[in-house]
Amino acid sequence: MQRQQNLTKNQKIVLDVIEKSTEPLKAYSILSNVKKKGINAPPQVYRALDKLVDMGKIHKIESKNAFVACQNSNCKVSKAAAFSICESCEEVTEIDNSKISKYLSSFADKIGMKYKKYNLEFFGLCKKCK
Amino acid sequence: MQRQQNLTKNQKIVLDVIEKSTEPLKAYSILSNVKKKGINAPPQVYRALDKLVDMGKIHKIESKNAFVACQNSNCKVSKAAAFSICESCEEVTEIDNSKISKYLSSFADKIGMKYKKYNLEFFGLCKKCK
DNA sequence: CTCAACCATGTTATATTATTACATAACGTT
DNA sequence: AACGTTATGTAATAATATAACATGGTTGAG
Ligand SMILES: [Zn+2]
Ligand SMILES: [Zn+2]
Ligand SMILES: [Zn+2]
Ligand SMILES: [Zn+2]
Repeated sequence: MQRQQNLTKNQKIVLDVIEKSTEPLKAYSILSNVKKKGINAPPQVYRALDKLVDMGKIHKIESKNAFVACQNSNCKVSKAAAFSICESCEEVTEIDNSKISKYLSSFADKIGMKYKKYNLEFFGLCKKCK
Repeated sequence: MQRQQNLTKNQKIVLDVIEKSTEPLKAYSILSNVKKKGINAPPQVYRALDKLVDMGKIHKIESKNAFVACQNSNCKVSKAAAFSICESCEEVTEIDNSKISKYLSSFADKIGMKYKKYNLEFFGLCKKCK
């Protein structure tokens, strides 16, 4: 079990909240959102988040300590993700990473690293805000 | 003042500790390192860190909440940085980013973003560990 | 079946990271 | 000197994350 689907109860609850959100959610915000569903304490949330990240269902935006649902399907394989983050409206968008991923993995080869995954965060202004 | 060089006293102290370290330093570890120099409380450290990051003298490794001195000079201009992080020995190396930087900024253009900076973290095994 | 191993869950407490808020001092300009 | 601005000092607290331990369910070997 737990290799692909078959989420546990708490994982389902947490994933559901994240998927329904239009913005990255922080752990304690998730917690307060799921208190009514019987999740009472931080470890329950963090455990679910860890597993969901492992599975590639969600990503952590490191610069914000926040989590978003995966917006494409590549990540389930590559565990690598790229985001654009608008510094004005705070919008976070996952970049379809097939091209960038190829480039970056060849780059990793070049510098002699045995590459497993990467995290890329772009900051600037989105189409609307620029 | 404070546009390029001319660091303040606390900024100098903090930068010095970071430059002398062989590994990324966390804020509270910096704090305990500089207590003897008269820096007593978190805000003093965090304020210095913020400014040093702004100036491009140091970078924050977001996935570790830790700080390293800039290892190349491009960053003072571009405010963008890329790192390889070994998951075995924890070594963090700044990647000379001129090539990668060109590629990524053209990519940002393509997706319609007015790009200011980026943060890229590679995870895997370094030359020694692979 | 039964018990042992494993995994998910629940709960309390605590550790770690970061900021708010306010007070004081130093500095440059007029 | 009087003022605005920036740097500093300090105490308190907020926000993020983990440790440690207890309980409960499922499964599969014997
Ligand atoms: Zn994804
Ligand atoms: Zn925007
Ligand atoms: Zn740099
Ligand atoms: Zn290594």
